[in-house]
Formats: sequence, structure tokens, C-alpha cells
Amino acid sequence: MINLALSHSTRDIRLMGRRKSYDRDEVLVKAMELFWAKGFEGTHLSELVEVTGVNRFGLYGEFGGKEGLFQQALDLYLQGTLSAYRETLDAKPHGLGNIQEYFRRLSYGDAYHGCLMINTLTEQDNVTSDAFSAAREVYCEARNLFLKNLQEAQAAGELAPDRDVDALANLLSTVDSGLSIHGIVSPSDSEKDAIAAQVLRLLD
Amino acid sequence: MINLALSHSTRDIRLMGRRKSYDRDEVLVKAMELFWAKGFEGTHLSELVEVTGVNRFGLYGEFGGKEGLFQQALDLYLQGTLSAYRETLDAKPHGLGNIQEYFRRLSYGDAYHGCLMINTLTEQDNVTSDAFSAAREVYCEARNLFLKNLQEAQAAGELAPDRDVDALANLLSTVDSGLSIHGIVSPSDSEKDAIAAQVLRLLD
DNA sequence: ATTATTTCACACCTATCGTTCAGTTATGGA
DNA sequence: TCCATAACTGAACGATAGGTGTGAAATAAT
Repeated sequence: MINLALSHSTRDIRLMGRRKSYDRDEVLVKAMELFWAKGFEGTHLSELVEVTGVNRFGLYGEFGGKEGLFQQALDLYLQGTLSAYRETLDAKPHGLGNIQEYFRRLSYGDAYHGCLMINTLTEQDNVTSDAFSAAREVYCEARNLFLKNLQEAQAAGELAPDRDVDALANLLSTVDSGLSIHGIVSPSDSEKDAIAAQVLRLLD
Repeated sequence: MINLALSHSTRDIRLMGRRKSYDRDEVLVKAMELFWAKGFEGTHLSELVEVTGVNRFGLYGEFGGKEGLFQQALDLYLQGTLSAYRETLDAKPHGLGNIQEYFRRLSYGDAYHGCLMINTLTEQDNVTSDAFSAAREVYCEARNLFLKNLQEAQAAGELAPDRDVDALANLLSTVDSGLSIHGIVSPSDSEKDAIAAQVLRLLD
């Protein structure tokens, strides 16, 4: 018992042993990019080893194999996505300006392969229920952020009081995910701007 | 040479031999449902054998293995999807009514797993370029159908002449795909109707 | 009934999946 | 310097992937 407690309490403090030759976060970023491009089933451990430079055994021990690696890579992606949502949609004061700014900042880079959150939702049957839930949760959080801005806009008189803010929030969320699909077919930022401009007319 | 030509010219006419114990179209429907639910990489040949009742060898000979089976199952799905688009969006006279009707008829059944066309687009790296192109083509065709209705609406005075019908068509297409994602998270037809109602306000 | 032809069932192929094990190397404290 | 510990390496694990060969079963013309 005492030994167990001791070994546990001192586990964090590295007293001896070889140092890890990789950076945990860098590995997660590489893995995320691969899962992003090829999905969970489409990504093979051999590719993860190749891209991250970490041995199969290392990946298993450190991240818990393919599933653990996917979960953590997805969490990293979702955390970044959530930050991006919050940076624009949770800015004070809430209102229509935030929504406008959100769609303005959206951009397809080059080699756009959609959004990992959306891709995970469409791959529901292949991923852990935890992974699916995490993606779903961020999706809902984004929807709620849209809603909050609409509600405050309505309270401030930016938006007519009879507008259905709940349905509008769902529409904005739908357009947001739809853009991640549309971008696969036609990754043009100017086209995205034109689409956003149209939907934003609803908020004038 | 003569033998080759003869054997070829008579191939279609079944003169003798054992009859197939399965219906080609039924097999494709079963395969389609599986690919729809689990994606290309996520569907294994053993499952296809189990569901269709056709042996591995039969699937290979008749459909060209997993890839051929996916292509043909996808084509079947896309054909149905295209028919659904055309039935509403290519009805005469073209106009805003068609668009309204399209979104009205949309429905998530139970156990909704998104749209196979959209899922194929998000699985780009795992599927044949032919399969991806086929999905992309139908996506674009739908967008063009939206456009046609908007153009005719504009010509008929249903829609103000200064409206950007191109951007509007892209928006409708984006909402359409977005709904297939939103339905995974929240497969409620009434919510779908509310979302559609909002975007249709743009066309009044 | 015989026979040519086609499909079917079973088992087997190679390749690769994700996972794991010994054996070796590097590190910090005694 | 030696040792206890942790991490790394390469090989190999069993399972299963998709694809295939062989012989039996079924069919329609002879």
C-alpha cells in the first residue's frame, strides 16, 4: 500500500530513465492531420508511425493505440475549433456583428478536406461513441453561440422581436456545416463570402 | 478471331448454364445501405457477403469486388437522389414553388446516417476518383437546378432582378448539404421545416 | 440422358490490419 | 561507475482484410 502510494505520488516527477524523443503535441498534430484527411478507418497505424516518427509501440503506450490516438487528436482539433468559434461568437458585445465576423474569417486553405468535426459526424458508425459525442457536443455548442448572439441582437433591437431566433440559430449552424461540404466541391473563399452574404441578409 | 466474335455476340443470350440465385438490383440495394451506414473503408467484404447473401466470389465476378460494388451501389443511390431532385426542382413551371416543395419533401427517416452522396464527398481520399466525381457531379447538378428555378423566378418577377441568383443557388445547395449533417445530430423533421422556412424568407 | 456451360460453396491465398513482446539504448541518481 | 528505470527498436503476434482456385450443383440445348 505504502509502496503503491509512493510510486504513484512520485510518478509525475521524472527521477530517472530515458527521455522521450518526441514532442507529444507535435505527434498529436501530425496524427490529427492524417485523421482529418483520411478519416478514422482510412488511416492505418503504419501511416501514423510513418508521419509521426513514433514507433507503433510508442504510439500504443503513450496514446492508447489507434482509438486513443484518434480521440486525443480529435480533442485537439475540437479544442481549436471551439476556440475559433468562441473568439468570434463569444466576443462582447454579442450581436449580429459577431456572426458576420465569424463567416468573414472562415477560410478554406489549400488541400481542403472538409472539417474533422463534420467528417467524424458522418463517420459515426466507425468511431467510438465518445469521439462522436465530442464532435456532436462542439457542434451544439456552436449552435448555442449563434443563438446567444441572435438573442442579444433581438434584445438590443438589432433584430425584430418576432423573429424565430431558435430556427435562425439552427440555420446558421446548418450553413456553417454546409460550407464545409461545399468547400470540398468548390473551395473558393469568394464563393463562401457570397454565400454568407446571402444568409446574412436575413439578419438585417 | 471468328470464335471470339461469335462468343461475344452470343454472350447476352443465355443459352445454357445455371441461373443466378440472386437479384442483381436487390444485391445493390443491400450493398448501398451498408455503404451508406458505414462508408467505403468501414464496410468489409465479409459484411457485404453476409448482408447480400452472395458469395465473395460471386460479388467479385458480378460486380468487380469491393470497389466495383461501391461504384455501382453509389450510382444507384445517386440516380435515386438525382430523380428526387428533378422531380421537384425540374417541375414546370420552374420557380420559387419548386424550391419550397423540395425542402418540404425532405425527410429524415429513422436511423438516419446522413446522405451517401455527402458522406462520399467527405471520404474523398478513400474512394475511387470516379466515385468521388460521380458524387460531385450530382451535387453540382442539384445546385444548377436550384439556379434554374431562381433564374426563372427572376424572369417571372417572383424575385427582384437585382438579387444574386448564383450566390443564392450556392446558399440553397449549402443548406441542403448542411441539413444532411444537422440531421445526424438532430434528425427532427419539424426542426428541418423551421430551418427551411427561415432560408425561404430570402426568396419572398 | 448426355453434355456444354454457368453459377455456387468451401476453403485457401497473400497482404496487412492493430497489437504486443523481447532485447537494446539512453538517462539520472547513488 | 554502476544501477534502476524508462523509452526505443525491430520483429513477430493472431486476426482479418480483399481476392482467388477448385470442384460440385444446376441449367438448357443436343
